[in-house]
Amino acid sequence: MRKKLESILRRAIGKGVEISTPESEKFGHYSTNAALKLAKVKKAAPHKLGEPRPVGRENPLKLAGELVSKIEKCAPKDFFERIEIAAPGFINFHISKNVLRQELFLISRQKEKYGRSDAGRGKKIIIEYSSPNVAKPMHVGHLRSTIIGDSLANIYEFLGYKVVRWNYVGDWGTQFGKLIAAYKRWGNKAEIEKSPIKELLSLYVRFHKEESENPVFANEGRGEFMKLESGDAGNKKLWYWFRVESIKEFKKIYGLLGVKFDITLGESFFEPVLKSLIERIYARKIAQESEGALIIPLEKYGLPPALIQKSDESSLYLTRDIASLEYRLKKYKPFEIIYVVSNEQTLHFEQLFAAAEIVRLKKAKLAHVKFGLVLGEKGKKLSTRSGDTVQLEELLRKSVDLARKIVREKNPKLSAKEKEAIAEAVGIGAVKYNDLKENRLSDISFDWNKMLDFSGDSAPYLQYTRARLKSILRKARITKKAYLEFLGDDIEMSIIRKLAEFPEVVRRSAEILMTNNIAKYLYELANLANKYYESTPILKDENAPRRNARLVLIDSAASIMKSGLGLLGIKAPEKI
RNA sequence: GCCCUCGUAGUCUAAUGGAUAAAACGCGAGCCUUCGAAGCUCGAUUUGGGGGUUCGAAUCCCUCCGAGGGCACCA
Repeated sequence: MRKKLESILRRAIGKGVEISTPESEKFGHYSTNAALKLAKVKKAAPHKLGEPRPVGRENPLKLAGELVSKIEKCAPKDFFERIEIAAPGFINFHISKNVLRQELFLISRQKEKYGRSDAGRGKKIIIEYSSPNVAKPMHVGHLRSTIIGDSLANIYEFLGYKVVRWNYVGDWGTQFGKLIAAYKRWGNKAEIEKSPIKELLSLYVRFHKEESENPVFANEGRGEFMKLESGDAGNKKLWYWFRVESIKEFKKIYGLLGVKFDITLGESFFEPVLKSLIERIYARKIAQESEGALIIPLEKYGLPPALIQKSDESSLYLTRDIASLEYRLKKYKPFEIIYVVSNEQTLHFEQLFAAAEIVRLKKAKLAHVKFGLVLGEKGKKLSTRSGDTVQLEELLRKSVDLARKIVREKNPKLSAKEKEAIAEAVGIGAVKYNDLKENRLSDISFDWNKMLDFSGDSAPYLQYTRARLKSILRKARITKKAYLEFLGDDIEMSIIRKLAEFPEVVRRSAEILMTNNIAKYLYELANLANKYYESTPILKDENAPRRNARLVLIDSAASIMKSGLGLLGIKAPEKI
């Protein structure tokens, strides 16, 4: 429907006409500011020297009138119910009820396939997300990367791209030197086997505390990492053990979250090629020595130099990222690589992308999809080192527990198995939605009450709305002939318009690499659906064809809600 | 000191330069004898200060104030 409007406007006015969907339908189903924009262009039109400068600008209202008559000529009869012009020069389109009904018919046929496209056919995108660090518990910060990345991957797949979901585990670096040093000083094997991440974390936290008071520790940590990197068998064995135990625990959390990866490859995977990478870069005179270390100068990008080798000859995060980039380009030939990493690392990615250009590795579009921090209640950064983070496992458990309690209260007749599945879908969904509904760039403060609020603008609200629609649909049968001509109430037309916007919302979401517009869309759709539910009898509608048409409408709404929630990685149970 | 984000209602967040700045939580008043009250209806409370660009600014530019993050051997 929107596509149709786009093509009409293209024929009538030309390319690049902006179409918006006004908040209030008072301003039409669709609206354009083309007349305002064109009036401005005319004003700015060049004039010959010596001739008088054009006075004023084209009157936008007058121009809008001219555009409307052109548009009417290009549009099929009965496409528009009416076109209005509003000050200062907006053109507002009211689509005819029949066109809306036709769109609903299409949606009712396509169901969850509605909005899929092949826009990305033949294009491969690597999305790197989650990326937890070995020996550290996943906390609420990793949650953002994990679910934003997972959702973006879903969205790109929906649009026909081939997506490679990549978990780039932090399993190499100086921190492992510190951990090994700490283990050698105070470690206890049995304790670690009992609860690995908890023990490893407490070793790490203790080491950091001592290090801040005594510089001997820092050297010790660096020394152990150097040994690890040069292949010391004892250290390697410890490292491997820490890694295996950690990944086991991560998998538990991914299971809970319902998040999957195609590739789980950490930094350590690239360790064997680092030496030769550094030599190659050095030989090409791209890198230079500075204070005993090797750097790539980035002055022309206005950035501080990129350090690729420490003075003790061990490698760095950035070095491994360059190696990883080279590997990905060669092996996958992607169209784009998206790094879903918090905005603390903005400088790192600016350096990486600049270095990639210098090293001639910029053969794909590279994007850092950054997001704000999850701050503690006092608005301060949460730190693993000081041990004050909210751990992900705890958060998910609490949320599922609460959902379980509520479903037992509200729906005692369901089987134990059903209740458990619902508790998980609702509890996990609530946590995911809380992040995904927000603009990812904002810092958010962590708040238990907000996280565990299952009313209002929340996943449980959406799931509940759909479950109510489904419970009506379970009690009825939809006939083959739809009778959509019986739909005509304002709210019915509003719902259809909303449903018809879904493809555009998804397209836009991929374009801006954001998820909050999908969340907002689903909330608005659910809002309309609830109003409809409260105001309009469906099963009890005495007019049989109209009853059927209404069933088709809510069936379509339920499909789009499931589809949209799916893009956010949230389950939509039939009953909740 | 330099760089990057950001400042919207009591709280927490929305808003491709667009129309009356929008929700949620919390607060107040209603609605279960129409299909599930995790719901619906109604109400009060908002763009840090000052300039500028624009037909139009929360959004762009300048400046001041405030917050968070980053800045060579962490990741």
